[in-house]
Amino acid sequence: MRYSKYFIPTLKEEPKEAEAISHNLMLRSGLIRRFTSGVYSYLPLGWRVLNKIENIIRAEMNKAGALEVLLPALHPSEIWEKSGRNKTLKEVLFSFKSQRGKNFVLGPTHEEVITDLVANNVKSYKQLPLILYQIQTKFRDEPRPRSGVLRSIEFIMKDAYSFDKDKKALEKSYNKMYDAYCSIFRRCGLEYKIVQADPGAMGGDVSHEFMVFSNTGEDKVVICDNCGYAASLEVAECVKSEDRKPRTNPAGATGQAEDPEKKSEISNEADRKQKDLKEIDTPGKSSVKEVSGFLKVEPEDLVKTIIYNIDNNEKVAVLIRGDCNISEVKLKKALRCNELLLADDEQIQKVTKGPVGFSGPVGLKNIKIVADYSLSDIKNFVTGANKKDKHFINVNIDRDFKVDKYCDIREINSNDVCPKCKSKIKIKNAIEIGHIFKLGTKYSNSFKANFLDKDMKQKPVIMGCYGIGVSRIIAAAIETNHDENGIIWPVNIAPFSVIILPLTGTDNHVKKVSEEIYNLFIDKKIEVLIDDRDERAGVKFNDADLLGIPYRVIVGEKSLSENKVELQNRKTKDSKFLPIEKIVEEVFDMIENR
RNA sequence: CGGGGUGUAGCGCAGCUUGGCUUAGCGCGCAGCGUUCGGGACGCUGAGGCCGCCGGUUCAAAUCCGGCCACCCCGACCA
Repeated sequence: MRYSKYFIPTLKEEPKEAEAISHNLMLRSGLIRRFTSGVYSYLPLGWRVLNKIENIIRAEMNKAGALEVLLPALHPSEIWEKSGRNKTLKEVLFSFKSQRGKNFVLGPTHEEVITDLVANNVKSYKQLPLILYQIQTKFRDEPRPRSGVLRSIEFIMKDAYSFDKDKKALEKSYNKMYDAYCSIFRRCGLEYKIVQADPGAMGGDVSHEFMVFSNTGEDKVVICDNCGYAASLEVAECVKSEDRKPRTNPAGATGQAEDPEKKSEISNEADRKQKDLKEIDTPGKSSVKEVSGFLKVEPEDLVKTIIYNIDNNEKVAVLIRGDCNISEVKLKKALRCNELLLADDEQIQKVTKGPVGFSGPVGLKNIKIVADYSLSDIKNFVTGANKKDKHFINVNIDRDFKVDKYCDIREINSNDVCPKCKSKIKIKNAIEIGHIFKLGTKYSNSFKANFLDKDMKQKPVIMGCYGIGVSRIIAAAIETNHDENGIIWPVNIAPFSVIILPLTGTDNHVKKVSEEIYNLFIDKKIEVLIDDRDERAGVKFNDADLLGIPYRVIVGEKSLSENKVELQNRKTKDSKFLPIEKIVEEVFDMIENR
């Protein structure tokens, strides 16, 4: 391809709309342009990268035995009502009424569509296993699109669905996809980590996320360098009270944890003494920060009481230490409920008979009280008194109120230890580039996707689903492969493998030789871009750095006088001077043997 | 949805406080001519603007007031 005939609108200056590095570089190197918030156009160069990635995905999917299809993006609302996800995904569903009054949604994912297809066309165990996939545009009305293509409301996704006759077979399909995903991301040149994850609204009970570490990533991942444990923040298990700083009593303790053994002795002793429950004034102080500041105690001396609304409008009071956060994912699992919503102000007042902001467990009636494990052994803590501007101090479980159930419901934090090996954990930001789920029968049940098994019995197909954010791979690749001058593409997903920079000036010979080399690359089927623009060397070098094409052939008068041209590696910046007739071969070898 | 910020040429910005010295400017980019040519050259000439939109105040609005819209960032949310 000739630069002069191509469309690569590079930007010299930083686009102010882009904060994230990948977003910035994608705009500057002319890969994408924003159309409206969360919606992007792919320009020729970006489109090439997208195609490279899609082809890798296709190759690996096909190799794993998956079959490519193309499903509609426009769905009648009924199928979403059928699965019930018109409710669970309400927030992100683009839904609208057509001119003729028919209700539609734009597909955010395709479990419904594919299950409907399979329900109508797969009737026998002989047709299983079956894995179908597509690469297609998805629409999700995200509350806040950000960071360019990392979170957009229209984006390209590869989604695959497996259908099996039983759990054992699902296991097989799942592993096939798991392995295919590993190959795909490896071939895309990404360093990824597989973590345990929450299936969320997708359903099912097992899921793994494929993550690429990057500060720009919106997801948090817990990792243990010692044993390799990795989980998304929201599902990571907490070790019972390992991290808790030993405390004496709420008032006055400033507890710097020095010697853990000594401390725990003190705390054990202190814990035996329960002080008298006392109601005190906390005028206008309701948040943990305000109350702990006012009473001069630490946040961990407080217990927050949070009222949730679960299935069938049942209310639950959830207790958590003041310095911790509830993981709603873990809570949902612990309560075994489908719906979990924070109670609104009115409901809180009804349940606690007190104002919002001063809720506490003492005196609560007709409500289940669930507490995090971290509360199982603390004494003399502070809670709301269910009265305006009042808190209790020296509250103690069993004496002052009863806990119906203890469970692990708090979000892990950086003071915690690894649930597997008890080493220090790390919490890192990451970009989710893939997510795979064992769905089970959630959708086959709603869509009656049954088959006749060998034993003459009708059975629901067992499903799995597997997603890759194709556009996200680009962003993740750039986030992890760039320098101050621009992108450094992994060879397999680079828009071109090699760029030729003829430093022409007035020299026609340079031009002629460059053209010869260009044609040699084309003959060898190596994707080549020649910068045939009438620009000075500096401009060409800088644009080449920005575009990040892995190999660069520089044709200049100086080296040409020795019958040589320069071959430079974008990543290592290593340069070597080679005879013209060797150059194509050399690049070919590097691409093939990388 | 809450908080913060921005909107002036393709991109980056100044001008706005104190309305008129602006025929709306600067840098980059873009077009033409000439010189230059291994890390973002230089000279000359030139094209390009509903100053986000609507309304108000005023003799006069990019500038003051009101409303709206769009975009970005933080939070909430998130498959």
